[in-house]
Amino acid sequence: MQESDSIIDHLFEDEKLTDKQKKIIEAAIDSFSEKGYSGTSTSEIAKKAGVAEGTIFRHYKTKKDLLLSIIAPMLAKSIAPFVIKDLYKILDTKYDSYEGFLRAMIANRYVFLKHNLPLFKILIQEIPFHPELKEQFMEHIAKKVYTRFESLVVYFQEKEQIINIPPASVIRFNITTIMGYFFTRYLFFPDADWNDDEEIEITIQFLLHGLSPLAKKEDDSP
Amino acid sequence: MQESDSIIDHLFEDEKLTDKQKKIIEAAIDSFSEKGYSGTSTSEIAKKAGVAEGTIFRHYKTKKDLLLSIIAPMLAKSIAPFVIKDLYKILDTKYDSYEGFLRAMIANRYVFLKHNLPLFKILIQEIPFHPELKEQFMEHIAKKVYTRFESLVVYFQEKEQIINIPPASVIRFNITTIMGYFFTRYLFFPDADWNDDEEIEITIQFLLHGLSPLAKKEDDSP
Amino acid sequence: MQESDSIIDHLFEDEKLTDKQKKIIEAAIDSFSEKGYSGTSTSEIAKKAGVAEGTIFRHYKTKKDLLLSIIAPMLAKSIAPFVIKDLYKILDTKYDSYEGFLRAMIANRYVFLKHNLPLFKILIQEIPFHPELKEQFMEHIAKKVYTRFESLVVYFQEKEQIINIPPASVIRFNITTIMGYFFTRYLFFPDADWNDDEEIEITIQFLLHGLSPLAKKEDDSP
Amino acid sequence: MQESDSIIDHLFEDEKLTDKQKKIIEAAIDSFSEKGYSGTSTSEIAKKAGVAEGTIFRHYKTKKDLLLSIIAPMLAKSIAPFVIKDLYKILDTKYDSYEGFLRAMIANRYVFLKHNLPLFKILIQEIPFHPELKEQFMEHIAKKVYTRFESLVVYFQEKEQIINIPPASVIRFNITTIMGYFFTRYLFFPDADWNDDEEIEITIQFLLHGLSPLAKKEDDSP
DNA sequence: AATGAATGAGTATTCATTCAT
DNA sequence: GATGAATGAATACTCATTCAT
Repeated sequence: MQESDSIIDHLFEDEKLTDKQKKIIEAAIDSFSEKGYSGTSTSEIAKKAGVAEGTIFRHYKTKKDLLLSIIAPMLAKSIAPFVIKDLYKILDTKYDSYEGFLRAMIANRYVFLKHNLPLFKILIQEIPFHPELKEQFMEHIAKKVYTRFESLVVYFQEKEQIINIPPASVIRFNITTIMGYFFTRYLFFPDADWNDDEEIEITIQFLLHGLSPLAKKEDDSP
Repeated sequence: MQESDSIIDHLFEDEKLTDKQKKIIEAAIDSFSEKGYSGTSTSEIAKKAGVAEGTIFRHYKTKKDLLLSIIAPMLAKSIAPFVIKDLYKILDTKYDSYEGFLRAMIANRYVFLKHNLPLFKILIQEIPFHPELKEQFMEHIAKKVYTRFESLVVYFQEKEQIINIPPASVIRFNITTIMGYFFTRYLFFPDADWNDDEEIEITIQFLLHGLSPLAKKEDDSP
Repeated sequence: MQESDSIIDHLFEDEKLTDKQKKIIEAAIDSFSEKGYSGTSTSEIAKKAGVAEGTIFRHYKTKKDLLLSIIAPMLAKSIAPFVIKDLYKILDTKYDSYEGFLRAMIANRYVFLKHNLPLFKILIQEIPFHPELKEQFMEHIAKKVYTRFESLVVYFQEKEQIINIPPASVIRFNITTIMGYFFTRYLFFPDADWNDDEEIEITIQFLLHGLSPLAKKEDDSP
Repeated sequence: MQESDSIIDHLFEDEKLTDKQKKIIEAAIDSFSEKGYSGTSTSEIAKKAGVAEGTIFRHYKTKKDLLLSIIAPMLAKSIAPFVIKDLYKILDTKYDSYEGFLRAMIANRYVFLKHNLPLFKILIQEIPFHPELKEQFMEHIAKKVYTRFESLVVYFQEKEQIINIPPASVIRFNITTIMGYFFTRYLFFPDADWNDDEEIEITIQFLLHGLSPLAKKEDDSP
């Protein structure tokens, strides 16, 4: 929460926000992530932001508007690395091993999520209750990200670097394993002692072995 | 939701519930899982349950009481198989391979979660907003389940059936991979075409290879 | 409140009360006197009395019924000594001085009020809000008591024992002075150190001198 | 009640009240004095004041807040003449007889109470149910007023104008006699025919004779 | 742009009362 | 007679939103 400023400056860099607007968004992120959208009142946000109640509604027509205007840039930035050339770089030049790609992606998303934790919490907590959010999420993440990811998986499957199972399953294992670490690390046990480097290394090894084609062969031929 | 009756009959079998009380709980589960605790009004629950609003408060002092009295048995039943002899069976007789244990546990929990989906949704959605819930969850799941699971992991590590990494990480991989399937299957894409048997088989293979000590050896000795 | 039992046994001696009924009345007196009629809920009374909520309404059609059935005997007993022969005794034989009468009356009413303090509190607190109560009070106290009292005052005025001002004023001075002591003693400063005998003596002297015809004369003829 | 406006303007002159706020206070005084605090609903006050129910809670956080904010200035103004120099005037210059003081004080408080009757009713009716009120009352009235009054009584006792009994008793006689008149006059029998001047004169005479030191002597010497 | 008073529908909860057992 | 589940109207209070300033 102390990093709210930077989050906002980063996530909302394109939009011109007045001082009060920034404070409203900060306060909203803070409260939404802590008590949920329904559990947070606009008056509470106003008080925390140090503005009059009416001011919120001058900038955001409704409370829901405020929520969406907070989540939208988060969604956009989430998929950023997948829609721009970064991914091509991975494919074309930099990393010609699946391991290389994995390490690059984890490093990249790890930093992003770490810096947008409260926003991320809001996103995953509110998605179930707001169909528009779910739709946007599906369209952006599920479609755009998935498509890129799929071709990438097929590419490495053809190079026989990963096992030959449905790409959807491969993607699922990747995401649940990586996000699983992230949830465990930051949402469930944020206060435990964590050796991030080691843990990430173990996680990468687990993924690589789990998806290794050799492993599969061994299992098949007695 | 159509199975609410059976859920209730099953989860609340010990308690003597009046007819109206059952209806209240059904309605509450339905609404809470759909719109969240904060987003659900007691008047809505009353209407859906076909009772007067006052009736709710005759049985549950507060709205939060209602929530807790719904989740408590869910938590208890969640850990049931881990605290009773079932686990010993797994260790002692039935399954002397990690694969055997894995298959048994997935089958068991899969059925349970499938039958308590709405309740499960409520649990994971509300935990972040209710410290008491988190505490109960930690105490029941994290402590009791984790302890059993850990000794089990060590046991199979000693039998050299799984890789020699911190048991906590092994447990994490198991849970995130299995739950990851469950979330994807029932919460994110419940409408997709799923071949459960195949998907579970793939998932088990992924886990086994990811945790296999052979894989590790191969990796270590070129 | 500890004396509730005795109050009830005494005030409600004529009526046949079941055990539960007694407990209801005790609880009602306790709560009404402490929090007022409006501020007391029937469920609270039921709980305090250790009976089911419905039981109250089996004996008293409404909550107000309960209030009235509590105050009615109090009102009746309040005027008892004024409507029976007691007063004639005072006039005829026992006390042929106003002082004698005063001492007798104070002693008599002092004991009565002291033993019915909670009931008395209820009476004076609720009268302003219940026209029926006010009516009953007027009819019983104001009419019956006043009439007796007036003839008594006139009697002593004729005997030149008290000053010759409107009897209504004489009665007012008597009542406000005596009740004034009682309020100060039991309602305002019940925890102070009180020497009742001395205080009552001073009060009687004050009344006697204030109403003395000599005093008046002295004051008139220098 | 018809004078509510003037009461408010007078009692709340220091505070800046919006139009609606004034109406809320008027309505609250009206209802509280008529049906008691517990017996009055906020919706009733809102309706009577011609404002939305929410408006009440914008200005007063709770219903009790409204009550206290009504009574506080009443308490303050009640003791006003006792804490400022007025009293010294009485002692120093104007009145060097107890009778003079008595007449001045009665005249002064008579006007005040007459103009604040509903507020006064609320005060005495609600004090028994609200410990904070009792505390405030004790602190303001019982302490400040009493202290001034006591030194005054001692002063006149030394001048041998009033009888030599405990000052507390003298004060009690004064207050109960004067308030007794006020209660009888305005609360119990407001509809009777009252000759205020005459009645007050009789009351003053009663007090003076009752407290006269001569009377005492007569009584002492056979 | 910003305020904050005002709103009225809505909130969780309490109430006196009823009624089948 | 006694119970306690059930009621629905009422309660104190909150909410998102509007609007005149």
